[in-house]
Amino acid sequence: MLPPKSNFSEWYHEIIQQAEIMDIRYPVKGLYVWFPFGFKLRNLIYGKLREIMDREHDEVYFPALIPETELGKEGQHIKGFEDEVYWITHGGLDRLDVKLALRPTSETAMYPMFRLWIRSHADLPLRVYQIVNVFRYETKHTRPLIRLREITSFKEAHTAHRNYEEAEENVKMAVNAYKEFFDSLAIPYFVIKRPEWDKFPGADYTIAFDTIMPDGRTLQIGTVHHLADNFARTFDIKYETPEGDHAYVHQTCYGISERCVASVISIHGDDVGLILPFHLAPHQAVIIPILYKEREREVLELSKEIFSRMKELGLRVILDDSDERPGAKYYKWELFGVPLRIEIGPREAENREVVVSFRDEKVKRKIPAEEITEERIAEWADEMHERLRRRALDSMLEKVRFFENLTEMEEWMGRGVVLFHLCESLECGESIEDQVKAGVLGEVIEMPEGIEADRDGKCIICGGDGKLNAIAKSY
RNA sequence: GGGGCCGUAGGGUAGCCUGGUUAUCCUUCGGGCUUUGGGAGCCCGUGACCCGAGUUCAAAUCUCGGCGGCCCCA
Repeated sequence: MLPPKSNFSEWYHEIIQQAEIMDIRYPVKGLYVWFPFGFKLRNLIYGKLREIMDREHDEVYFPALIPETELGKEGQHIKGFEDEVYWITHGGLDRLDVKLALRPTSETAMYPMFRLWIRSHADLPLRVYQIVNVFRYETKHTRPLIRLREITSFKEAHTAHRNYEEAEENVKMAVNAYKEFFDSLAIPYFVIKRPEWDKFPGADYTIAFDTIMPDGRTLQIGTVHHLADNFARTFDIKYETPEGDHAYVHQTCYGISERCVASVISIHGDDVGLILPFHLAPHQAVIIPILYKEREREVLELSKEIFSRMKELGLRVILDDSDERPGAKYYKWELFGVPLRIEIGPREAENREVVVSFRDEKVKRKIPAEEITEERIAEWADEMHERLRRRALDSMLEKVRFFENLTEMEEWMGRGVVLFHLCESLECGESIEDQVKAGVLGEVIEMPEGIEADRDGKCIICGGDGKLNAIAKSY
């Protein structure tokens, strides 16, 4: 039994363990162990991400250790990370001459090498990505998948281009790639340009994907940064132009972490457990034979027949013929988010029928056994995906409000995302954050269908020209 | 950075204040009987006082230190 999802904090804490996502008993704060089931889910989700990235990027691997001399080169960058870097100071008993940082992100590991790799305009654009662990010494409350000291699954992409505009084109491409990824998870999101004071350290600007958790707090699930030539100047990354001149590259980088797994768990799950989109589920279907004494043979025969047929179709299916009673099995597989359940009892076996039901619905349907076909299952998967998308979107829309009035806004704050108009000044930004005790997410670039709010309006603080902004309490 | 709380089977807990029999209960796990269309029942069994030092005839219980976890405030 899980606590009700309305008590989100407890629910999350419990489902992570009960659904065998992570073992949180590892004896170091902020580090957790992936269970086999959780890791399968992670791999299926990251398989989709890889598929998308592989179209335009090459996968690489860079070392996890970065010398202090490189990490510290870019002034803004190191300022943003210095208080959360883990340092290796010793090799055995000897103190190291140059301390080594456990990468908090890999710009400073990669860019010295980019300098060697990039010689001419023909080497551009350069697009690579890696999926690695990164370390950040978090001092606040750590949570599995959400706030970690070791992020185990950081997909970071890094690119280099001939100029600012081509890098900007790549930013748009990356945003589209991330949209496709989150759409495939049926996770709704805002695309938001972070305010100046909250952009990635060293970036020209930062675009983020934010979703809303069931308790109304937002979760940043992806970021895309335009680095302009800031790092290129620091790391001296130049190329020879067709005209024979030398110019700095313009770069971008963008990342997604296992927070995407947290969003799938949190946004789709219910009081009973996980609800997983069909193509992401480690177990896509479970067959449960209803065994009565003396009538077991025919039931098991049909069950095994359907099981092998589905296996041959390449589906991840299990036949649960364990000793537990059917009811207990239903609850068990619902906890693990199995999208499709097939029950076969004596009544079905007699007529070559099966009872099918879907994890997100309360209905059972009896159909002929012959209807379990590749086409039909694909159809069911698509329908379920659409239901999950719709349900997630609806519950997100309930957590978004537009306000023009500060007092009303303050009153409502904490229940989700507030949209309002804000100018670009730091003073107005700080003022609103102080007054409603939440963080400005930035200028809304794209929002889920069904929200109405004007792009332009008067700044809620100073009355000057403002843009549509979002503010919320965040994870 | 400041303050507070807590470490007892795989998980959750009682006992600690007031030291003393075989450390409580639920759950999980293993075995058996029985049952099976939404978390069945009965029987048997496995399994724990975070680590170290001290006080004491005697420490889960008191003291000190370490390690680990949680919460609040800035």
